[in-house]
Amino acid sequence: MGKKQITLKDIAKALDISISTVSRALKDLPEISEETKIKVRKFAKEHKYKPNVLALGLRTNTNNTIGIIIPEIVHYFFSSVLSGMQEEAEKEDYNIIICQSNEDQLREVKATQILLSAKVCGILASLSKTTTEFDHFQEVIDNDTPLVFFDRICTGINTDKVVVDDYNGSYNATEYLISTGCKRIAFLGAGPNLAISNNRRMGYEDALRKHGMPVDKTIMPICDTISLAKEVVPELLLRTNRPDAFFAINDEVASSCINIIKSFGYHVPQDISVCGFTNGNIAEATDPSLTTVDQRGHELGTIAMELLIGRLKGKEKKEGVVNKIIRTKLIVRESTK
Amino acid sequence: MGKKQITLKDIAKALDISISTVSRALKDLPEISEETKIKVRKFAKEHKYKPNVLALGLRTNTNNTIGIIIPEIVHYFFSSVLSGMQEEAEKEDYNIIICQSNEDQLREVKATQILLSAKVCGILASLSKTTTEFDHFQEVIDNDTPLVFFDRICTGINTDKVVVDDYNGSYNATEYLISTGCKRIAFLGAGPNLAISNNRRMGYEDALRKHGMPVDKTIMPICDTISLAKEVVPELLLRTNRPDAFFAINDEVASSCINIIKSFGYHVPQDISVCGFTNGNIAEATDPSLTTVDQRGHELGTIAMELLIGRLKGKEKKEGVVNKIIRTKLIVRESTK
DNA sequence: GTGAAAGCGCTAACAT
DNA sequence: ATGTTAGCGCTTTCAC
Repeated sequence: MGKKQITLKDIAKALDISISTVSRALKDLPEISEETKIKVRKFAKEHKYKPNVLALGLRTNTNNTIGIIIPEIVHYFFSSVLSGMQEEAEKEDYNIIICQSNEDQLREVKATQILLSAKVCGILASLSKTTTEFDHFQEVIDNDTPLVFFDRICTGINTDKVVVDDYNGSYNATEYLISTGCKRIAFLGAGPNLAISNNRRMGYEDALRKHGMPVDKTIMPICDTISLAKEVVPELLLRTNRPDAFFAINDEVASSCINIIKSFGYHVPQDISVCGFTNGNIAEATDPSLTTVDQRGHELGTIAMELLIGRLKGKEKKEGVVNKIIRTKLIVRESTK
Repeated sequence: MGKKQITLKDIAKALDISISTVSRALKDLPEISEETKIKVRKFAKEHKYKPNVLALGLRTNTNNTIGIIIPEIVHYFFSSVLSGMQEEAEKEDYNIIICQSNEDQLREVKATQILLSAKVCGILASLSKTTTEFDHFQEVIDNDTPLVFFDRICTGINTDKVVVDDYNGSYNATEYLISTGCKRIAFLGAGPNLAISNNRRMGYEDALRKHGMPVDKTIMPICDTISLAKEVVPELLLRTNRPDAFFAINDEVASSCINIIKSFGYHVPQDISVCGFTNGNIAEATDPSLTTVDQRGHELGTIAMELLIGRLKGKEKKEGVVNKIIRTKLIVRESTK
């Protein structure tokens, strides 16, 4: 009860042998006699000896901990990513320590400082929406700490990246909408700050072009939150030339969109189709259920972690920067024709 | 570029003074001359000196890290809790390291081992659904590591706990349904393993009794997943004496419930009311939007973390075990009359 | 087969 | 005002 953790020294004293012998015995080194090993192991087990990771870390100047910088934990996509990372890290016997930027550049900067001084062996990061300056990440690199960006990457920094294939996800979804007969597809996107938003827009535009359809900027408003949807979608529906499909940048906006469309007396999908992006828990709750692009967050998390740990293990062989792309998958439900 | 982190020794050598002087200068101790302080600070800043937390930890035998054991990160409620914990920890300059039990007792046990050997200064834990044996938590206590249970607590272990007020949340919601004229309220609950499930059932039953309504076990099936809802709800709707309200143990089931009811041609809430539990992102996506009990996960996380950090700081004064209860809040939307 | 000693980076008690 | 030393727990080189 209430005992302090036992150390090698304690074991050595109790058994009247030297600390180094205890250390070696516990590591099962061949030079130690079986007899000694047995008595050391027995004592250690009985007293629940646990190596002090702080001391170990001090010697090797590293702990087996990986830092994660994530914009917002409470987000289906990001929590899936986190979950994937956690599982993979655990499998490889790494711990994770998590910092949340809350979409704020200042907190993101602080997070890199925290992780660096926590001497993590590597960092996984996804940019906050407000980040426009990247010195803090360059500092991570300069500090010899391996860095992998995931999802919201920073192209200016020369390091590994894992992203969702937003372009193709968006392209395929748009093409699917076209194939079901939609002629005028609105794109509810996000601001130009994040690359993912632009990639999705480009996928959408290219799909339209490929099928000889006009790209009409007037039906491509910035609309990435439910409250924006409540302003923007009604306005679009009231136009004489209203859209016959909405492709939304996330499931929340898509679900809001469905409800607004219905409140105008239109039917989904007969009159107007709706497609989302994420495939979160919302997608099955809407009525009709939501056709959406699965972002595969869990897999992205796993792969980003794998990549980082790979770097840590084969630290010497410095192959060039790796860019991984996670294929998305269109999940067709009932909100599209 | 690629420089190893600089240490006190390096600074001392460069400035030709002793390590301890450097240490003291950086801590702004009064005994050091202003001149020395200035040159030390300048050098430290230029070379981005960061104290080595491993070394600090080794001396004090603690790092400022708190361990969290959580059943599943990808869960609106738990990710809210996590988010609250993270924020509070950051505010108090603690790091968090997270382990996921994935509802598996073995991984939960492993998590306690990991956290203990990581020498965390305290642990926040929520039980996995399958946990039936609690020695690993007793070991945490015996190890002198402060432990706070949150949400899914373990009554057998004598330590602090923070829970959601499931009983009253459920009682109030039921009473609200009654007040709107519902006469026959079905309760879609979970199995008896977790205390939270029983508390909610009791709140429901007591509200019925208080208002002189019968407690009918035939309309209280176990139904805590969408797939169960798809079996159970239709069956209830086909009875001659069908319920005129459903109170579901989580928002997912409630949303599924709404959709099934509508598919039977009934109107929500005119014919049948539906109430959920959580107030997650789903609640605004359903049509009609969902009346539900807000579990206040973020606040629960904040408070649990506060409690733990309080213990860490005032480590000496051993007041008795603290039990905190987070008040829930009924969020009335459109799925109830 | 085992022990002694140095050192990882830092702090604090004890010099001077 | 500054330096020296010991020690946190562990590994590892060097001795015996």
